[in-house]
Amino acid sequence: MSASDFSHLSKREKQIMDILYREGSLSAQEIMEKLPDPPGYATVRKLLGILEDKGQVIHSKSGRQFIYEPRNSREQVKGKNLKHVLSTFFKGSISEAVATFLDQSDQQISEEELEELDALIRQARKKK
Amino acid sequence: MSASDFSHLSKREKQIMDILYREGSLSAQEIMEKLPDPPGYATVRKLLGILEDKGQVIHSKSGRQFIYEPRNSREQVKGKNLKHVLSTFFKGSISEAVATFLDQSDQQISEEELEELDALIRQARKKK
DNA sequence: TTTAAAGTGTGAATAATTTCACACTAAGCT
DNA sequence: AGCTTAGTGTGAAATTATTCACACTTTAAA
Repeated sequence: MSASDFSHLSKREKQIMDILYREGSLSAQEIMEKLPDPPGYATVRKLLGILEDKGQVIHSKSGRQFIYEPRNSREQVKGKNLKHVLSTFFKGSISEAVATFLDQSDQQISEEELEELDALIRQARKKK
Repeated sequence: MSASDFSHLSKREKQIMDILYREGSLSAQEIMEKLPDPPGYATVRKLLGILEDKGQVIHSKSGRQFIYEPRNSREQVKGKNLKHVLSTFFKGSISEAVATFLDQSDQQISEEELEELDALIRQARKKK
């Protein structure tokens, strides 16, 4: 069971890890505020202690408070998480996911994003 | 709390929903076999009953056994799940996700997929 | 129409998670 | 140094999730 496999984390633990991956590094106070149905402060800290024991998060000190962040960086785990969603909801196909994204974007996608996608495709073709 | 918000499901419940979304419809027996650290058959059925009570799954009869499937189709929930991963690990950017996919694909991406992506981009540009 | 086989449904025990009160500690102020 | 404030760490209670034994039901075959 690798450290970047989250399927064994509890509901709350998973919620906290998602917040940390989204935001980077946060204090217990900030994490608490972002949690759905926020529990008390002591609860959040207990959970962070558990996650630290499990090797999922680390902390550093900033003044008198602890700042938490994921032990495995977003860079290290993003691929695995993307693959999980692709295989669960898109038969593993990235183009189906892009189609859904374009379809459901409320506002238009930016020209920069399109440019970037275009460049990625050209590059992938060159590699073949 | 909408029916397609999974953040309130327990670990096992989430594992089962992922299997159902990946596979479509399955018997309790088949679900059990695909579960990590498979519990007993009675346990899987209990969980399916709970998920049914929560409105997450429905069943139909096939001979003497029940076939389960998600109440909200994959089509209905795939967008939300994609967005969740994009926002958690890719700053919401689809092109960053595509870049990661291309980067981490062990084998080369197929020409069909590239073709498809290309077509999607052209179409999105036309719409602008 | 009896019996066997293959299911389903549920109560209750166990295990895990979640919660927080409260004791403790370190930093900053006077 | 003493006091106050803002944090941290942990034990134990409460809640929730997980497990399965077992009673029940339906189907199909003899």
